[in-house]
Amino acid sequence: MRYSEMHLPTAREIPSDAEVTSHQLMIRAGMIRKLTSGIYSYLPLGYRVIRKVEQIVREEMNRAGAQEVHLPMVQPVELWQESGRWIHYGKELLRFRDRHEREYCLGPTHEEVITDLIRNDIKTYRQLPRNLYQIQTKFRDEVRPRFGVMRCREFGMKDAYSYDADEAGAEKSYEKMFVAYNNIFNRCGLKFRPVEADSGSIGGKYSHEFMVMADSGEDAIVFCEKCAYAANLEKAEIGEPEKKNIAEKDWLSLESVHTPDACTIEEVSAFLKVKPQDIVKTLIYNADGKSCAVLIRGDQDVNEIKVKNYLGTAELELADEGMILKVTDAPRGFAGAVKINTRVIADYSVMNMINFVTGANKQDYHFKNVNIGRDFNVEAFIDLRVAQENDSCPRCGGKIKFARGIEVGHVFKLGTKYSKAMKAAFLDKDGQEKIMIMGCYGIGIGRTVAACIEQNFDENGIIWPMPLAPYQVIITPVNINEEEVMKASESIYASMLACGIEVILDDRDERAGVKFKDADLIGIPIRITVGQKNLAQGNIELKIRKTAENRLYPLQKIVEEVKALIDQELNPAA
RNA sequence: CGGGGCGUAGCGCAGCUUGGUAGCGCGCCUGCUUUGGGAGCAGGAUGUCGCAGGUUCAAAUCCUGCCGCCCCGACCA
Repeated sequence: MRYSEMHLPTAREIPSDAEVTSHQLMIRAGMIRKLTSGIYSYLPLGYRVIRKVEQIVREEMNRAGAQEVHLPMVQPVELWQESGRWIHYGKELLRFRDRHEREYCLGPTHEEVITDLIRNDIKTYRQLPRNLYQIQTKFRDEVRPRFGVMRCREFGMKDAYSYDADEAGAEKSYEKMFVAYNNIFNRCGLKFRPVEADSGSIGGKYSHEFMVMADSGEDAIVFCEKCAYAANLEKAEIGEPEKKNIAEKDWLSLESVHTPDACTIEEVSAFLKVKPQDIVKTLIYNADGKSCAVLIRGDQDVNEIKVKNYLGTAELELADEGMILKVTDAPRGFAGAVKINTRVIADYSVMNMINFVTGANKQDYHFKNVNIGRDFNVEAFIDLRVAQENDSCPRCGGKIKFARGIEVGHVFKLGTKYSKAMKAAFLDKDGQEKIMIMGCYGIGIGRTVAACIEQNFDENGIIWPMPLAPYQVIITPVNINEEEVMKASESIYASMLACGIEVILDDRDERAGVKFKDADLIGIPIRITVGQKNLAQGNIELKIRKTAENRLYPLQKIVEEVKALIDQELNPAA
């Protein structure tokens, strides 16, 4: 394409409302424009990159045996009532009515629609397994859209759904997707890692998130220094510590102390001159309307997802003043497990503590020398805390480290959550009607593009890896008014087009500096510079965006050199 | 939803405290010169100052309400 004819509005200045690098660069490079909060238009350059990702996704999904479909974005209320999500999905689901006052929503995901499709057309085990996918626009009414296309409301997503006759089959389907996802993100040239994830309210046995490593990532992930264990922080397990023998003779006698206005761990620890590690924090939770006390060591934080999973509740939040008063007989800040009026669960961190401090369930009082077994009992010791750096690995005992990532893909083993609710059944070999077992698999297309930029940029702009580059080459005639220069440029351009290279000819009547800056900003991997001096020697200059490496080639050789370079970048293994 | 900030030319911003003919840089248009890392000179175009109401002789500026956008938090298949 000739630059002079391209719709490629680049900007020198950083837009004031863009915070993260990828967002700033996507706007400056003329890839996207914001229409309104969380809703973006893709311009030609941006859309080309989107299509590159989509193509890689398509090829790998097809290779894994999935088949592409295209499902409606507007979905009727009935399906969502059937699955139960009309109530449970919450405000992220954008709902509206048509002229007949019938209710609909914009699809944030497609389990309902696809399960409806499948249940109507699949009757026998002979038709299983199936894996159908689509690449489509989703809408989720995010509370707070941010970071450009990274967390927006309208976005492109590849979503796949597998249906199997039995557990073993479902397992296999999951494995296939896991492999396909690794292939996809490898081909995109991304540094990523799959991590274990919480399967959340969608249910299901287990799930993995594919995280692109980036300091700007929204997700905290943990990984083991020694083994392959990696998990989302909210999922990161903590192994059960060894139970120490606590000698009852070491128990000191329980003591009530006056601690006026000392509510927080910091205040209590400062007031009583004890370490936070010697205090047991007692948090009162409201779990679906019922109270529950969670005990944890003072220097640790509760991982509410773990509490939620243990209790098996739909909703979990810290109790309000009223519930705390009911449970502890005291205002907030003085809760303790001694004579508390609710069930009590404790994190492993509390298991081996002796003579610790807790609230006394009385305003302005705490207990010292509290001991489990004598002063109160707990229902269970379980893993309830947020993992910390240098914790020991739950698999091998090695050290846990932290990193940040951007979630670009997610694979879920769904089980029968939707197929059961929506009666997606089939007739098995034995003539019995059985429920299909599902998996679902998502990839954020736009987010993958943004994540790629987060990993590949410098002070001059984007640095596309070859597989995602909107164009592979940009030809820069230093001065279009010099006849020889233009003649050579045109001829290289024509040859490149002829052998299928994706190339821009920067035929604008701009000074060289302007063209170089734009080429760098939009991140084209290979720049061909045609200038009078080198041309006089019969030479053409090739510059690699990523390394800033400069090479000279004879005019006759340049196209084949470029072609070879591109092929090598696209198939690094070969 | 709680807290904070912002809204003035396409983009980035000043002006607002103390009301009095709307400015700067970049970009854009014309001409000349220049031509290997965002050129120089000269000339030029572009604004319902987010919207609505109020105070005032007079409002970008003061007051009230609304809308939008961004950040932090809460939330997040």
